[in-house]
Amino acid sequence: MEDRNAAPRCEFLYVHEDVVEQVNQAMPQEEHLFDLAELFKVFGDSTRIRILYVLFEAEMCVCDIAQLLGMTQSAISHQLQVLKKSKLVKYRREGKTVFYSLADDHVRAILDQGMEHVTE
Amino acid sequence: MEDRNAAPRCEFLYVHEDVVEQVNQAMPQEEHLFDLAELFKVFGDSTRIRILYVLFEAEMCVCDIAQLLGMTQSAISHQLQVLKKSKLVKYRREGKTVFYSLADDHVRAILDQGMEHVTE
DNA sequence: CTTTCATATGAGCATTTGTTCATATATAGT
DNA sequence: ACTATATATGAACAAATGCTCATATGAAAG
Repeated sequence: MEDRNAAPRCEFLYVHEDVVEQVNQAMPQEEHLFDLAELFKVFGDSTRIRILYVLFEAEMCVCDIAQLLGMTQSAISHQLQVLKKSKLVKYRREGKTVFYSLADDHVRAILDQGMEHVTE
Repeated sequence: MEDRNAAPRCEFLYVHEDVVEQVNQAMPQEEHLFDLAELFKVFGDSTRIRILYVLFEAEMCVCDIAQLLGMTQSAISHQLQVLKKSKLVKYRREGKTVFYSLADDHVRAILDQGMEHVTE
């Protein structure tokens, strides 16, 4: 048995050299692929999705979001921190209250694109 | 202390009745929100993202994908089942080999939209 | 029918994740 | 300074996730 890479080795590659080349060329930077996965990971939770849909309608404080979604203030706050870290929402303080809103239109575009796939 | 819902209660709602109404109207069905989160969950892993980017270039068998990505056949196969379950890829058997390819163009549209956000 | 090769799959395990609970911080009012 | 209210945050715990390893399935060739 000869030495081998981490990858298994089938009898032969079905893809030709030029396809391998093509894939390697088209492949985005490893870092971008990682970031992209991280981004989608944030969208991959229904609590966060629901928060974003609420914020589509209006800027809102933590407590109001919690009431609208029937969840605890703590749970919502934790998730808002996740959304904040990913730059999907921004906030504005007014006295004791903190108002959250969508960071930009990309958020909506991404969700719409996904929703199209889901509802078709 | 009076009885209360699952949700906490702040002194008063900042949002007005009509905003609550507006949010409830605009809110997609609970089921769709759940499905949407499930969909993004699938995109939320860099191995699956990389598989999809490889399949953008050409239909490919499990073993070739594994070699291209430097991962085991088992790991790739498991993830392909996840992608298959979500209808993001389809497959075609040819003898012992199984070729996978993208199920439709939505996949690309969703990834592109996300990539735009990441690379800007 | 047995062997071989490509793929699929179940169990096990370490890691990550989302929520709860308790508590800390920040701001305003008294 | 003390209290009350809105929000943030750390620890803990259960549930979900992604990989590995061993093994099963499926198809072609001998």
